[in-house]
Amino acid sequence: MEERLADRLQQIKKLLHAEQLKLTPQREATLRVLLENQEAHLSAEEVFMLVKHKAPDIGLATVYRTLELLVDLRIIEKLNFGDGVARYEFRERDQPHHHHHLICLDCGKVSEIEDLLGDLERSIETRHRFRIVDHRVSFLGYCRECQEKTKTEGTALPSVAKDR
Amino acid sequence: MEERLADRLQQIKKLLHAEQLKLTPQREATLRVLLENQEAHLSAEEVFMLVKHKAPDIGLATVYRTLELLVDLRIIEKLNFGDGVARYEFRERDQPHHHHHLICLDCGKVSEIEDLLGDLERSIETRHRFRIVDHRVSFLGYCRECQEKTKTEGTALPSVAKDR
DNA sequence: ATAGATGCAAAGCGTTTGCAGGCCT
DNA sequence: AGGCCTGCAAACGCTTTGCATCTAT
Repeated sequence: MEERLADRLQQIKKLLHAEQLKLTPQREATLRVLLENQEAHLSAEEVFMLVKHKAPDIGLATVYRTLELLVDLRIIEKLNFGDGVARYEFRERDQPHHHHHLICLDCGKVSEIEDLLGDLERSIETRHRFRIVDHRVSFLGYCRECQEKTKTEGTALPSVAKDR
Repeated sequence: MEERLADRLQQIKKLLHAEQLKLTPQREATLRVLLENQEAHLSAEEVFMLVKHKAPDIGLATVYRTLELLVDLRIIEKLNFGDGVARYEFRERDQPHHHHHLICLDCGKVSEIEDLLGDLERSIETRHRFRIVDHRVSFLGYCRECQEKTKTEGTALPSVAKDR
């Protein structure tokens, strides 16, 4: 896993250079944090705090600018789980469609499942003459652990989760 | 259509009264705007501007409070298209799952298609032991009109749309 | 010298909240 | 009186931007 990280950084360095952009220490630190927390769906603020450990002098604005840059370069993806903060994750290589998210309304955990919409998209494209280039899919519900927790607590039907 | 609107308002009045809440002129004006623009996916600011015509003295905070109230009562639904503003639309009666949205990356138009995820959800529920209570699905792409516009302009492949 | 990149602080934007009244039994 | 409701303005939280400075060609 160690060399894969270094490899990926080299690839990205080339991508940046192709656009006359630099892989500065701040950008590298930000990328390392993102690479080391692939499944974490970090917010900008969370990335910032983690990067501070590696590069204490970095500013929040730089993190925001770096994240925006990486989104534009399609290296990472900006996610929106409706909780008022943008979250970021690495894009799969050359994969236009990301996976789907299962969002637990109780504990807030977000897990991922593979993309299941291929056939559906094709039928939508023909029926609505709408050319689909991407989709955003989230399923809201209760994860296994929270279902069991609720059972043992003997609580009745879980109330509707608040928006924030 | 006229009487259906009045009917719906009476229903909602009862719902409010059941919670010791009142259907004030401001709330009624807000509801009328929402009822008269069912497919429009209005933002709070847009609702506010439309309500101002009917009730010029209303404050933005009241609109926000009314919208929040209606969301809590499950009369309307808060939508998030990732453009940085919350949008609102009426809930279908007793229908837990809303429809899906086709979002055009060129002109920004949002159209609706019926819910197509029933089977998919059941298979996810068993395979991941995740109890699904709702989902959010948006397809991003190019609508029929924008596809044709692009063709006649002779422009090459449309560039990736900016996030905002 | 030139162009990109940075940190800081200030501004921006949508949304929420505190508060002093207002309305309606 | 009491509760709900309102408008206004201020506050809020996340994000963006202006600017002077720095770095590496």
